[in-house]
Amino acid sequence: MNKPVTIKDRAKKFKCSPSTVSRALNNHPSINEDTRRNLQEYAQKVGYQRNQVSLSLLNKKTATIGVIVPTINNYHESAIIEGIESVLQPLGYTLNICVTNEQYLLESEYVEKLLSNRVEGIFLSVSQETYDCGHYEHLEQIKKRSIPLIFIDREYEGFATGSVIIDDYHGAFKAVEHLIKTGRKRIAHLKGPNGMAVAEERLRGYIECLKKYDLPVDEQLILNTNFKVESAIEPVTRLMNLPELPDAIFGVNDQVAIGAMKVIRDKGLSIPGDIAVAGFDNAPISAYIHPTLTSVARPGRQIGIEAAKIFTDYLQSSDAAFSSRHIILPSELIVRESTAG
Amino acid sequence: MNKPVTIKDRAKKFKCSPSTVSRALNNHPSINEDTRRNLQEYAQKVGYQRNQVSLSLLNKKTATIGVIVPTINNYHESAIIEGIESVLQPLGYTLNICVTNEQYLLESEYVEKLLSNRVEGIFLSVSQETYDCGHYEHLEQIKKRSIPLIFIDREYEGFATGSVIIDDYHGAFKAVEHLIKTGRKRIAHLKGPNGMAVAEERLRGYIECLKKYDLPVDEQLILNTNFKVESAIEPVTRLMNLPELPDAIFGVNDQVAIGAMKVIRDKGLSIPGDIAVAGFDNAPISAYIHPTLTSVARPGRQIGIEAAKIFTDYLQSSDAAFSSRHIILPSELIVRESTAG
DNA sequence: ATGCCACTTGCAAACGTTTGAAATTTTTTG
DNA sequence: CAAAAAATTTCAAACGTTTGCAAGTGGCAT
Repeated sequence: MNKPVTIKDRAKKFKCSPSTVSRALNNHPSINEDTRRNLQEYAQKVGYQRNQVSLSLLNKKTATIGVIVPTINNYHESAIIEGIESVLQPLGYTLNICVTNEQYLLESEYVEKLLSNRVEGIFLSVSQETYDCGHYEHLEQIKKRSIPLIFIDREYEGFATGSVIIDDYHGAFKAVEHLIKTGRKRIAHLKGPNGMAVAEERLRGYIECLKKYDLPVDEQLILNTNFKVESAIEPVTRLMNLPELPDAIFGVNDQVAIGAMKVIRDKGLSIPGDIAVAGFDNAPISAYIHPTLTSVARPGRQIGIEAAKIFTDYLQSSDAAFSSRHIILPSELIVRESTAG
Repeated sequence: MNKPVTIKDRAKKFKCSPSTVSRALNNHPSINEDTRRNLQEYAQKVGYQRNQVSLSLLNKKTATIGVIVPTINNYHESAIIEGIESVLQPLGYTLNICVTNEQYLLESEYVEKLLSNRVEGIFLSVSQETYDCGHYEHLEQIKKRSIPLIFIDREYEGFATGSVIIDDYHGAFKAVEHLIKTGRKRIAHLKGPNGMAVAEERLRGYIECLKKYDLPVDEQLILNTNFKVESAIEPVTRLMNLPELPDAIFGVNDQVAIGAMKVIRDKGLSIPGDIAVAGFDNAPISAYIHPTLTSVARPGRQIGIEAAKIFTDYLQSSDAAFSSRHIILPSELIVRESTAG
């Protein structure tokens, strides 16, 4: 690796002090016009790049923020990241994206590493395993260091800090209500992993809605998935073998809803004729598959933007009250063919 | 922001020198057992985290590598990132992910910033605009500094450096050949943006395959898209209004293929009965939509892994010959319902 | 008591940059 | 020409950590 040009190298070369070089490059007013021009031209020529590492050390500012997410391979997560980036990139921040794969260990290692790297803020979407095992010491670390921590999408309720989530409960409620109002009476739910707030909230929306309309909550119709399309196949197949079929399926996201659609079709049943299907996320593809999929829209990009705003507001005001900024973005039901009356 | 505990703080508190503290924490053998235990316990208690920034400065090693990609919001890109991460994370590296949105300006700014941050390697998927405008000075900068640069997915041919791409040409060729062999004679192509290597290679595969089988290359049947599902709608609608319809459509990726399927269905035609459709990428969803989509599999995760390996090999051998490591991964045709004979 | 050794700790420099204050040079003024 | 003022440059410290070398302590054999 070529050693990069440093200020000292050039000081030696030009027989002047490092301070002069530094000031010349920063257009400090008390530097002779000629000196400045010479040094700047030379810097240009050798392709000098300020060493940010040393600057970070000196200023105790790294202009880096950490983003910890469980996955990035689906539309929603990447939309969030894009949203964050769209606000913070113009401000000169660099994003340090860490993917936990839903693992507690990785999550906690990443927190450690980010703190060690002195990031100026952390955006975190809590991993499933962390919910499961209930360890939050790594979050305490962040708090202890007073690094702004902002939950995105998935929060840990016992922790007072900024958060941006969407209204999963009402989103699910609206979807199920729509199914009921279009005449469905036996609605199954493909739920997400146990203990994960997002999944539990949607389940709650589903159950409460059934109750409101005096429909029975049948445990047989509530099945586990892990958000992935393939995880819907086995449970829905089981569903299709029940003596009494459901007349609608509400999936915890579009992926499992699409998986469900495949099983239903393979069984020779029609959508929405025999069984209506609704999903959650409103992934772009949902508007184009056949039949087009009814889904609850989740404004991923907006989540990222709001989260980033909480962060920038905090920077402005240094206001510790930021920890009470809990933004709940509304979710919107997009009705399409898969649930047509 | 709470100032983090430093070594000096503790040196003062324990009336000993920073060196002792440092050594105690690193389990240096020549440190008294009691001293070590005391200091370690205290470190634990106050939640000390080594300041990586200062260490980076001292060692001239940041354990950070930059990844510059045009987008992250689709399956393929995120699979690549996951692949890179899976190799480099266990080695202690942090990924600095930058999304250019296909913009030259952002790409070049990000390169600048990464170099300034003294990353130890850069993985780059060239943005479309960069191809268009043909400016590669930012890449020269990387070379000048001898930072290992590895092209992923999209390369700039005029630049001798490591690269991992897939065999787009043969992938497209195989897809079109499959269409021809199942009896299609009038095959349309939804191509990607002009000038982008990935898109051009697939187009070339399409054209060469037609020629090989003595089919005419009809300019009317070659239409532009930008990889996004919605960008297929207008061109395919146009296609559907031709006096003589195509009997197959080969999309530059699954997204546009899915868009095409929608238009075809809306027109009242059947897939594959009237028109066969094939895509590229083998996104997970392709196996679940209706009809399931024939597609050329692109091993995104593998690309990331191979690219990361080029990097680690380079570290081991410090071998400048790494710049001649051009890996071309094979692409595999996955035949599904959408092209059934 | 002296010298030797082992064990433990401290000193100082280094990484690259910025910045207030001090020092030097140049210019202006009386 | 000398003194004051202005312009330019240098010095030194700072950010947090590590590490080779020097220095200190105490024990033990001579």
